[in-house]
Amino acid sequence: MDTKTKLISSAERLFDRHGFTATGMDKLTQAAGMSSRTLYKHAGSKTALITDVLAERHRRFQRSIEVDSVTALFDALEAWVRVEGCRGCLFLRAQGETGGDTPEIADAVRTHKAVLYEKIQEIVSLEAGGLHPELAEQVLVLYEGATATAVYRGVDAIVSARAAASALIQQAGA
Amino acid sequence: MDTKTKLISSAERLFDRHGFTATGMDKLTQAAGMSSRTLYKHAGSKTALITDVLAERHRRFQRSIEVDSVTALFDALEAWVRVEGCRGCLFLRAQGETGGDTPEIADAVRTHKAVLYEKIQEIVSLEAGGLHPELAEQVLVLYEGATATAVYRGVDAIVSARAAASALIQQAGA
DNA sequence: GACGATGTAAAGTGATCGTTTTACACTGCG
DNA sequence: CGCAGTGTAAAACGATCACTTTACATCGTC
Repeated sequence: MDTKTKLISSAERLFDRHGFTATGMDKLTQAAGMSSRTLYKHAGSKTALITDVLAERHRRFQRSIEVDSVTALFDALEAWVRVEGCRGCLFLRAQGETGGDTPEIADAVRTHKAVLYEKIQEIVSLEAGGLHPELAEQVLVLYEGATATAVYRGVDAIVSARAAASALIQQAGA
Repeated sequence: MDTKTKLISSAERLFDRHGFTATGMDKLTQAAGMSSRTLYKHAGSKTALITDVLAERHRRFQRSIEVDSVTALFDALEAWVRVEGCRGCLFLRAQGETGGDTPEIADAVRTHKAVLYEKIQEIVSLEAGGLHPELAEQVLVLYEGATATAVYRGVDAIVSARAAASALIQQAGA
């Protein structure tokens, strides 16, 4: 694994487990197994490192939601949580920690959420036939809710969300 | 307004807008309009101040959800967001920033979420007649989802969540 | 065999962190 | 009058923050 990949993946782990602000550069260098000089050569700054981490996570997330049904969407979320754990949406957490004051981070969050919402719109229109703006937003809310609730209720929250989404889709189809 | 009340309410504002870790004691003393000595006499420590803020917020939240229908629950959320803004659940944000490593904070979050869940169970059993564990969890997920989604989609997310919750309740009743 | 690129270890930058301390002023009560 | 209680301003605490610098080792390549 090359230097930058190792840096980003170990940084993602630390940010996710302990928060962005609370994670210092010394912990990051130590976890990445490199000197701080090398870290700064690759990352530039802490903000840039956070941005890189979010961009990489977004790519991985986008790959994980390449599905074509609402049920599969929540299956994918369940699989994600089983592998990566559930500490809430890392993008919203980054937004919350910075208060939206860091433009690069705010942009990363905006992009990520836009992609998520468009994907859900696509799936919903596929399943319910045509555009259903309110139904799509309901599924989005269930998706965000499953992610948030799983923090303290575990995978059960995702199971409930999937059932609710299915029921709403079915109801709209009838 | 007495000293401690002013301290807690100004601290809540800063924590909510800029995050817990990113908000330093100097900003807190300045916002509270008091010396750091007075602040420490009343708060004890930053962690204790965070705990106090969460406890006070929980009391205010609990008062705001004294309702007896699912629709009214989401109406209350909408009213809350219109007054206080939508930057996500402050308890989950505190949990995320500390990684669950601060027991006092983790306890405050646990308590808050337990109260929320029990309230929803009570409302759902009132509306759907008897215990509906999965339906209650679905409403909880919609509630958390509305809170989270409102961060980037505003009040619309809450409107959608309320409609979805109503539909699920009605469907269960039939 | 010189060279640029890429890495290390470790000290040092000034700023800011949470917290404590020193020294002093005002107030209400016995 | 005296004194405890409550407040202020401001300096100082060591630790840690993000970040830079100095000095040196190890490469593959022309």
